[in-house]
Amino acid sequence: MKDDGKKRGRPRDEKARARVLKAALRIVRAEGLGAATVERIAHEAGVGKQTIYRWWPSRAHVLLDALKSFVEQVVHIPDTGALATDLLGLAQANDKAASAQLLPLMRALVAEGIADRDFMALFKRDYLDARRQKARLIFERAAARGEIEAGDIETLLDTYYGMLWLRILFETGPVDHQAAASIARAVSGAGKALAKREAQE
Amino acid sequence: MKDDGKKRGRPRDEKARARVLKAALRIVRAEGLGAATVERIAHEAGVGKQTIYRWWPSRAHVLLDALKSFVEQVVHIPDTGALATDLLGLAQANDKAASAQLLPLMRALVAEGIADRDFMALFKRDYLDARRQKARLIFERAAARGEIEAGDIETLLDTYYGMLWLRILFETGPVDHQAAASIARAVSGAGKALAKREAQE
DNA sequence: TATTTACAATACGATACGTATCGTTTTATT
DNA sequence: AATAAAACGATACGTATCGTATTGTAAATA
Repeated sequence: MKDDGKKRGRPRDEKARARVLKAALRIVRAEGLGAATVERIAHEAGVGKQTIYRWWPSRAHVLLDALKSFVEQVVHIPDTGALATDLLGLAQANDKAASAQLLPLMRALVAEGIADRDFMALFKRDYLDARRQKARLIFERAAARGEIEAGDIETLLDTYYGMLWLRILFETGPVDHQAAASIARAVSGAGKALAKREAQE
Repeated sequence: MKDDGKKRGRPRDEKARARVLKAALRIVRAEGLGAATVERIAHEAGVGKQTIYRWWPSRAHVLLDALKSFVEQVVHIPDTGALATDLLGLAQANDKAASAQLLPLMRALVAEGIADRDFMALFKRDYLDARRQKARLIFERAAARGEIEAGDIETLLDTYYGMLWLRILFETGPVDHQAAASIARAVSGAGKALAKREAQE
């Protein structure tokens, strides 16, 4: 995987890469998807347009890269010993993303995915599924403790992310601590109900 | 509301309006958002481009109009006397929308809304909230029967539409009878849990 | 008949994507 | 030291699409 700098020509300028991601993030956060044209990003990053297209296949890929590099530093999976409080911690991490004004970026990626099916597949694999996989740990631990049925995990994940994305995309409610608590309550409540129902059958 | 044809000049051609909506629907369903350019819609409808912009402010409004005119004819709110079966009926209505290949159109409207905040507000008001208002009746009847707490209704609606839109946008699962049953189970399960939790406090 | 409005067709300006090219700079190889 | 390879910033270019403006014709009222 490492290549020891053995390649022939001039090496990639990592500073330029960082400036591009930073500029993309800043513009989308401040002015929304519409303002984040490739030329604008290139200009504000002090970079030629071709340098962007040399390393990313499309504008959408730049934005996805920007989101990933930001979120991976910020959001962590809690382990408090109980499902309800774990969920609260997870939802508060999303609250943090909202405070950092990442919501416009996440909406932008969905829009790109709708316009381009291949990109949607990448977005799902590289972002949605990656996040979901981490959140799944919370439910697996809860199942191991007997708080929920292991068979209900995917449904509970759907419930959790469903409520979250409804807020992100349609602004049907805030994405803040209070929403986090509300989502956590609903999901851990649903978990208990599903476990009970299956026990009765 | 009726105007008796009292206006001066040539009257609007209602046939042309219908052809535009039909063409928009057909193209988005068959080839997705990208193919549904205004010029393509105009051409396939046998209509001048300006005739579209005379009656709709933007392409997005044409698509919204097309979706509304279709869905209002097709989706109805069931009343079976029990929450679980009502939800199943509602979700099967969405299944029907999916079979009619309306999912690409719904995705397209979300993408338009992300790119244009004013349009998102219109989409929410004219479509999302209108649908939600109708679905709310199901939960209000269930609350009146004592199946759930009235205070949980909004959370349950969030759960329902959250799971549904997750499937529509991200194709995380099919939008079919089986998904309908799964969503109905999860939501009516969550309803029981929320009612129980509140009774304990 | 004159006026008003809608119609289809189509030219137009603006914007943004993604590609191609130019001369320059940085690195490894010879 | 000289050469080849690859990335760099800058920028011109071709294509696509949006939404507007214009033109000549058709359908209605006054």
